[in-house]
Amino acid sequence: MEATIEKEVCVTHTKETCVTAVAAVRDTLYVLNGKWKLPLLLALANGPKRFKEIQRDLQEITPKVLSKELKELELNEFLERKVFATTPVTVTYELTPYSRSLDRVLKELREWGLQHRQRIIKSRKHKVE
Amino acid sequence: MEATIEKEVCVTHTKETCVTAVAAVRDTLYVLNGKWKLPLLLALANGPKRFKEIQRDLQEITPKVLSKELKELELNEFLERKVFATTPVTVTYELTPYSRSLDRVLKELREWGLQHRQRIIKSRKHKVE
DNA sequence: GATACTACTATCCTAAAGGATACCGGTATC
DNA sequence: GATACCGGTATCCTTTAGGATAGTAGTATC
Repeated sequence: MEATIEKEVCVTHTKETCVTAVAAVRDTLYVLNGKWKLPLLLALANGPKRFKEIQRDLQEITPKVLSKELKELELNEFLERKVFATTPVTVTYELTPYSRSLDRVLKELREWGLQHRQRIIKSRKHKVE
Repeated sequence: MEATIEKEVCVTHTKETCVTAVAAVRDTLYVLNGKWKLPLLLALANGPKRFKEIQRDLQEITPKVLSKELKELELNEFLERKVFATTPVTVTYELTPYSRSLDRVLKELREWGLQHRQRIIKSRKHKVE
């Protein structure tokens, strides 16, 4: 592994950059956090869906929680809520192009997670032997 | 932005790869999650420290929580606990080389977080106007 | 007129994370 | 002998995420 300039999250090691960096990392963790954020993003990956449709796809989610999670995702501009004046009204939720900016982050998270799981399984095995 | 093959976390869109991918992402989020994981990694970035030293650096952390967080970081192989038979005993906590594997992940998380904060601030402003 | 569907909201409850406070055994210092 | 430091543990409490359950307004369907 090459030597890098940064140590963990901080590019330079002044107090302010560290505080900012930690806050930034935490922001990202925060928008992805919770039991349903990832499943929700996935559920909408193939196109817009209605409230009940999502609820059926995710099966275990209650309407209260679904409503809350959708609002958070909307605030973060990951999805758009569209109301159609049909009778009765139709409401759809659709991922925004901006939601795709998460792809790189999610890729890193996925790869590290896969690698880590393998590593931990392996070292548990060695300790048992 | 170029078209990518993957949609969000899933490389291919079969049910299994998705479930695995979500689990992997969640694993990573999990090891970084909690109020003190990042500050702790940072506190140890400049070399090993003793229990009380860390507690002083992080100021607000209680010994119970610090103890628990250190154990979790140790289980994930991010740090090593070393006991020295001095009188009285000295215990140090030291980051492992493996902990540096987080650098890439943290870099992505930090950059996305910085960018996102700017974006959200900007769109709030536009809505007020 | 009764039932059912949509898109939710309201109320109550539980489990888990984390904090406050106190304490412990061992050692060193005054 | 009293006090203080180290590396924690034990007990209780609060806050928060999330679940269970019920209900709502509006419309359509039988």
